[in-house]
Amino acid sequence: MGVYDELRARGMIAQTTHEEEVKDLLNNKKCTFYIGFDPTADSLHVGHFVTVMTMSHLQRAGHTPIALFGGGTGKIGDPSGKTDMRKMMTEETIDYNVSCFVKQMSRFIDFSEGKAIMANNKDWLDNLNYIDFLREIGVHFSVNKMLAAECYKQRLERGLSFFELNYMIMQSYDFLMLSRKYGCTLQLGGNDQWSNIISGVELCRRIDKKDVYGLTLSLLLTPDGRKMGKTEKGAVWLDPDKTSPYDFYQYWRNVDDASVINSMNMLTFVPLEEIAEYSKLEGSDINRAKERLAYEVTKQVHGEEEAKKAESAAKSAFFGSQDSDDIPGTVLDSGELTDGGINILDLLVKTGLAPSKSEARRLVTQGGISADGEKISDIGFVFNEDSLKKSIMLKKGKKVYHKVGM
RNA sequence: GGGAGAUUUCCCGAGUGGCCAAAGGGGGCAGACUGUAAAUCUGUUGUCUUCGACUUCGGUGGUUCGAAUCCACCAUCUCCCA
Repeated sequence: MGVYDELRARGMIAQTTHEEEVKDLLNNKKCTFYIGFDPTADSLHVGHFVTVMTMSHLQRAGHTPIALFGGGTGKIGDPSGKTDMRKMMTEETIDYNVSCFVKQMSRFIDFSEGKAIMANNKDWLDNLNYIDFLREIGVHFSVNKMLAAECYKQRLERGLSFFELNYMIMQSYDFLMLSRKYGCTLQLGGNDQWSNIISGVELCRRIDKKDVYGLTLSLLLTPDGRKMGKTEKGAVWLDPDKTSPYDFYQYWRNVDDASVINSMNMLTFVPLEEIAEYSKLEGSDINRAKERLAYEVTKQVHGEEEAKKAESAAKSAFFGSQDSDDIPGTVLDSGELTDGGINILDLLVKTGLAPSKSEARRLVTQGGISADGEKISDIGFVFNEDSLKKSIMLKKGKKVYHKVGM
């Protein structure tokens, strides 16, 4: 099966500019393609992961990926699908974020021996001459057309600045530059990038008369249409310091039934035939698919060892001895005790299970806290030093475990 | 440049001098039911030394015994005219 067909079978392809040509290119030829990443934070998150997986699929099929980091475009911020303008970031922040992306990307894509390329669009965007740029590139853009783009709809109601309107032109120019520098013939991106991508394809075709193509990837959505990978606490990050492998594993272990197969298709290399088997599962058996999904995605992101640890930690927390070392925990020192012990409310705050003492009080009062399997309903409960030394397994609600020791 | 209006707790949105830590909804958290799922029902949702106190309604001052509510100035946004 060609790689295009595989991506299509996994439901990853949303739209293509030239279906037949792209199919032929990816299935039967070798090409250089690019995906852009704007450095909006100091780590990639789950939302980026579908595109990263696609790069990996294509690289395995012999194509050459270019990871383009938006050191230049990040200074503007993509208004597509947004309701408000992004906060402007300083140049230092952007450069720092780019360096974080670069580090993470190397885990997923093989950049050795020219098998993949990294680029930063600040290299050509930072020193543009305004007049020259307008004369060479600007003439090819129709404001009427841009304003009609679906991705600006919300912004036209609330206000779109000229500043941000230029984002699309910058991204189109990126494609032109990459096609000239590296012979890049295909741009990939999330489906929210469709407008920006077709505009880049058009620009290359107009100016250089080159046949280039665009392809967008399905966004990973929850059954009710929200982006996956967002929690109350924010995004699910790929950086282990921002989202621990255990929490990362738990996120996937807890996805809706309706999202399991889709996620497995888009985020893992589990073969299609196996996924087809999992899709036949019903009722509580679906948990087996979730375990596999969680394990595989964690393995992709954090490596096999971390995935195994997360898996066994989860199993022991939920079904067994509760003595795993890999459950998130806090180690206290004696200075944090008062009179040789610590109150349950203080402990909850200290471990981060509760953001404030009021919240901790509420949790205990409502019966949401237990320690070593015993429910604690007394807000005056004190853990003494001896029990802390043996380590205590706190449980908040049904599935948040936290180990405390000294 | 001129005129009209807006800014409320995580979000939407009520509140127009004391009964306001502030209605209602969404979201979150917890309890019940379950499969570490969904749906449903219940409770809860500013902080703290919790039968009480303290901080919050864009910002800064002012009027008042008392302000989210009135006044002045500033900031930001929306709309109408230029």
